[in-house]
Amino acid sequence: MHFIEGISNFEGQTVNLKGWIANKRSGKGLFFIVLRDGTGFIQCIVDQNSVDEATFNNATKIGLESSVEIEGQVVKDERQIGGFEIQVSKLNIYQVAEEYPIAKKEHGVDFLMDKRHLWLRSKKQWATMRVRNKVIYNIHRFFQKNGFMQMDSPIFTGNAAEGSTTLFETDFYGEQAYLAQTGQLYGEAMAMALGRIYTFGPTFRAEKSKTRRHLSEFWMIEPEMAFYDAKMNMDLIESFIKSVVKRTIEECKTELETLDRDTSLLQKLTETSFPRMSYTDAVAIIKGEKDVEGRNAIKLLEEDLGQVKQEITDKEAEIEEREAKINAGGMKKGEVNFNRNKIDTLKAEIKELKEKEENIPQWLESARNFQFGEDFGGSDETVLTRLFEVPIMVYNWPKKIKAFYMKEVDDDPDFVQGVDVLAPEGFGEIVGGSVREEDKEKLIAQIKVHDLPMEAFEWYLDLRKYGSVPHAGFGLGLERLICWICNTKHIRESIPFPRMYGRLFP
RNA sequence: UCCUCCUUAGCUCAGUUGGUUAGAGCGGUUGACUGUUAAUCAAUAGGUCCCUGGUUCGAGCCCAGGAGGGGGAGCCA
Repeated sequence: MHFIEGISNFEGQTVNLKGWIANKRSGKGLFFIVLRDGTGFIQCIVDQNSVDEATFNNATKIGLESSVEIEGQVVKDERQIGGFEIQVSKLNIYQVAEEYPIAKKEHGVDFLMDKRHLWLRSKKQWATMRVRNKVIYNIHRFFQKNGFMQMDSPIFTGNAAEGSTTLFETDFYGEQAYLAQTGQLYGEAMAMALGRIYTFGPTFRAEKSKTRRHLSEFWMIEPEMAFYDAKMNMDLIESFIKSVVKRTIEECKTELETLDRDTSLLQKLTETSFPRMSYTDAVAIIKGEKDVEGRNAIKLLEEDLGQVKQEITDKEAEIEEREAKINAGGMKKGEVNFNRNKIDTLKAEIKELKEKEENIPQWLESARNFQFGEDFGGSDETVLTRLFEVPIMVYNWPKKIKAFYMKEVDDDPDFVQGVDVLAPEGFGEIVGGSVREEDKEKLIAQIKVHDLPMEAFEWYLDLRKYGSVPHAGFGLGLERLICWICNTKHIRESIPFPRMYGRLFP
């Protein structure tokens, strides 16, 4: 048995492949079959003249996603994507699949989500899952190579760590328990035992968010480091993201090509320092009061709006032009179809642009009226990151909008040493981190201010009682990182079986 | 919880001012074609127009309520 990945090593030899029919076209006495085996895709030629009758009959019978065993010779062919194809000598059927529901055409989201178990076989989903695998591997690799210990935090938790509104409740032998929304507090305990650790596990949020960047169940990586300060924390985040992105784009060239991902900006960030700015400066930039290298966030967005409007006009004109051509007649059927498909694509693009056209004025409005001291909304992130091509780090946040465990800025107790990393290209927040408060009394005061149940934090306060040290850490959302690397618009495509508000099956 | 959009063939969508028998492409089936890249060409089958009620001589289209879904706000990774 051979695999499509690495088939180039077998040029001229006979190989045995097992897989599924991803596509099939026919000519007279000839079938073109695209076989997929999980490792890749390859075209296989069944020529009536060079196979036995049983094989040719089998080739006639099989439809999309039928499972087969193919024996044939590996032949170099520049026309093919992988550069090789298989001249089939034998084809055996495992099972003939009848009327596979996912056609070689575009489908709606709802339909595809209902068929998620099958959708995973499609090329782009396949590519995304392969990138996901590499991202996970490279995350472990980075930490393991740098002396971190992987530790698992519990999924059942007895008390709400940061307020209970966003937690899933469950029954734990008659006691009320919650599914963890973060493993951080446990991570801190483990850092005091092992120095530098990272958790890598599922996290649960019961927010009723129906947006393209939220899941109810997602995977989070949370490193925690004893004796780290704010700068060390930011340095680590930066080298971590650079390492994972660099290795992943190197190791997933085919997959990212399949996803039509332009990797030039990802390439660029691996050799550029991430801009770092305080919350105060970031607010000035969002409000248009401060320029970055001569560019103004508000003005830039206004220009974008003009451009969007122009694009809509252009695309509408193109649709009319194509429709006129079709209506004029005398066009071959293939050409008509081509034009109709183009029109469909254009319509979808216009829909998206119109959404943008509607949103930008709202974003501008909200950016201009931004109240200092508030948290960034999704649109504020977009306005800010529009000025940059690489991730940016925003540090020193207002104390009242951040979690109770964050440590104050030394000379300004209204601010805390938190840091958020915002990805470019509109992907928004992918990392949130901070230096943790190590002083027991200050921590107790903060628990009171946030109105949290003190008894739930007895064990946590012990960490500040027995050998408390400065320490810091951060949390990274795996799916958001994958979306950014793959340029995936909806987070539900970055995880095999997404769990989100309104979606529990399949 | 709020705002907004959508629901017509297996799938993606048209459907004019409310008017006779509901439209296309893809997919399926049958046939044609020796190199296709979502192949192409011909023929063919395929409908509870989301549900309930209302207005009307007449509703896919108008009105009310409901269900399901998309996008967004809040919240966040």
